[in-house]
Amino acid sequence: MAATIHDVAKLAGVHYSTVSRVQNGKAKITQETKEKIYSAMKQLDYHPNSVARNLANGLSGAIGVVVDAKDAEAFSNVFFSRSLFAIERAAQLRGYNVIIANGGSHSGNAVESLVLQKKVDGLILPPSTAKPALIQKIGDFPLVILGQPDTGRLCASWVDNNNEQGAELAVEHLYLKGYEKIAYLGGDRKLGFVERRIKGYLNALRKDAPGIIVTCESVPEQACLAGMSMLSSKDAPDAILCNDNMAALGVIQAARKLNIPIPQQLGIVTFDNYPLAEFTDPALTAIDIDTSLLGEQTANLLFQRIERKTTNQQILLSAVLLQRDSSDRK
Amino acid sequence: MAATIHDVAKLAGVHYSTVSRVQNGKAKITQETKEKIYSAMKQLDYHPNSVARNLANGLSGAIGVVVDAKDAEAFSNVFFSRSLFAIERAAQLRGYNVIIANGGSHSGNAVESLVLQKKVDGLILPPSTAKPALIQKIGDFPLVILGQPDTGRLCASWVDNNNEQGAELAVEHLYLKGYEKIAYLGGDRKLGFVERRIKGYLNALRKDAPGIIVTCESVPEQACLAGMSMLSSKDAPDAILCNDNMAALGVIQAARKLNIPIPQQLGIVTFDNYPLAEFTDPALTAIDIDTSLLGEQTANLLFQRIERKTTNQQILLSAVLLQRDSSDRK
DNA sequence: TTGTACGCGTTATCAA
DNA sequence: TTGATAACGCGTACAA
Repeated sequence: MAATIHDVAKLAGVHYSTVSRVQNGKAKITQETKEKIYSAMKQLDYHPNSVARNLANGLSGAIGVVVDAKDAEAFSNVFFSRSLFAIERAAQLRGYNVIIANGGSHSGNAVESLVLQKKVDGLILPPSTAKPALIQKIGDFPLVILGQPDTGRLCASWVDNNNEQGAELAVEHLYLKGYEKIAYLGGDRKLGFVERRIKGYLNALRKDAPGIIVTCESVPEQACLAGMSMLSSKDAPDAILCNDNMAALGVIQAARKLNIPIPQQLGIVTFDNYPLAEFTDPALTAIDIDTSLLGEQTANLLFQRIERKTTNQQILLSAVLLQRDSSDRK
Repeated sequence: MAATIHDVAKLAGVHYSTVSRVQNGKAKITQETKEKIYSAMKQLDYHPNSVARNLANGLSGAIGVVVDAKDAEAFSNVFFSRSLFAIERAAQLRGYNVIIANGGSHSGNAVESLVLQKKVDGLILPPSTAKPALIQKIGDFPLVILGQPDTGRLCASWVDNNNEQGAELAVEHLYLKGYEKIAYLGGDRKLGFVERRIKGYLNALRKDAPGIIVTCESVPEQACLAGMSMLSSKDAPDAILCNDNMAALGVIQAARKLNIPIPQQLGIVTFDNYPLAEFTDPALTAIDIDTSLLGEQTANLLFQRIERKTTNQQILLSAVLLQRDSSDRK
């Protein structure tokens, strides 16, 4: 059996409440008794029982990170993992543990019980599970959404990368490289972040330029079809901004089939920088986001809310452009 | 403030210990009082405080999943995420929470304190952090290693995919497709799983066939160089089994530079089936493992150890071959 | 079948 | 500065 605070007290010849005070640091203790206690703790290899500690001060010492079951698949992983690791690091720094929970079909249940059973002091949710109903149900429980919610602004804190600015960055880059007719391919406009990207794309287009926007399912086959019809039309674009890596892959395939050289006759920039992106042929210029920073900021925002009951905040992180071959026309 | 067991008892007009019994199910309670209590619980929206419950019965209700900081990078993510989600699902089914912990530089500290502070009832570790020192330190604490340990067999449970069998599968497939001179490319033989793959490769080679084994750093550039020298040598192979997707990418590049058509003159099979693998040109035949099952089995093994103190077990999961274009010689 | 009383390991509020 | 004592919310022998 592990040593408890009582064992330490006995060995040090003091009352256990004194040991508790030394633990928590705040109170004033004689150097002498302090040392007696520390030595006793070392001797017994004492470690405070966090469960008891949490019960006593009404906390759980953990935050919950909810994953959407859908995100568990394929590429979304990468995005999620990176953020998750950053969240874990930030949490560890603050002495919190990170509990992950699947927000899938039983979402409501799992997430709610995490809160109601006091297993976590705060929650990080993806937009997909941050439904108004849930948010209302758990009241003013500390909560940060990892991603900009689709529906309105909600009454919540969130952190997201700046999709609008990212798209502008991409378009400006393509103009700079001498491309003149820029199209947007991929994505589902029902999704908030897609719509924001398209907005940025339109913002950055030259005044006289017509927007060419084609959406499609996020698989290379569909993007290839869409790309081929786009590229073989009368007024084909000479550059395409792709909504994701899958779309970009499809466009590369389409260009190959039509014998359009990249980047000479067609420039490509893609959102997202999955490991895939730098190993395609040609390597894809990508709009990248600092997922690590994203996770860190999200966690920090949450800890602020937990510890100081701050007001809601929304944070947008700027995207950067990783220039690679697919848009590198000399 | 949330309702406690006392509130429920008061409302139901019984003693709170009776409420506790109803919670835990085992004891015999009159249908009548049972209903009174249930209705009171509903009325107050009562949820037992898990922290208090854990303190009372000496458990934490959580398992820890340790991540190696190195694995947080790049491709390893995908492997890890998939397993993690499966672990989470299995845990949720059993009523456990999953706490993730970074086993990076401060590995010892973070992981140890998870155990010593009784934050978890069991631990899942990657081989890299399952050092004998740590294992000894935490004694017979329930522990499962997610991957076959490199050093000896250790005194621990572990779950891994069968790398040896996977390599055999790959070689047999290539022979079946009519390839005759099969080489192995990539990986670091200091790593246990690489050595096991190579062992399987050698096992499955025909008796008269010489083993051609070239190791290299796990990046396409290096693999490309290694592949080019291999493919332009006197007795070049007509098929290559790659240790990972990066190696396979390098080989594809090498073949392209040397104008060797795939799969006509060169067959490729790769270990690992990252999202990348099916989108290369040509699509890569891959030795795949069921990461989801891997996670599930790992979790279940751990729960067995926690709940029934079973003896150590080692589980190997068979790999399967996903046939794609890179080895599909007609 | 139900009530009583104590313990789980801490923290926090009193006195001393 | 330190010691005593009461919570924290629940589980569980033991007794009724």
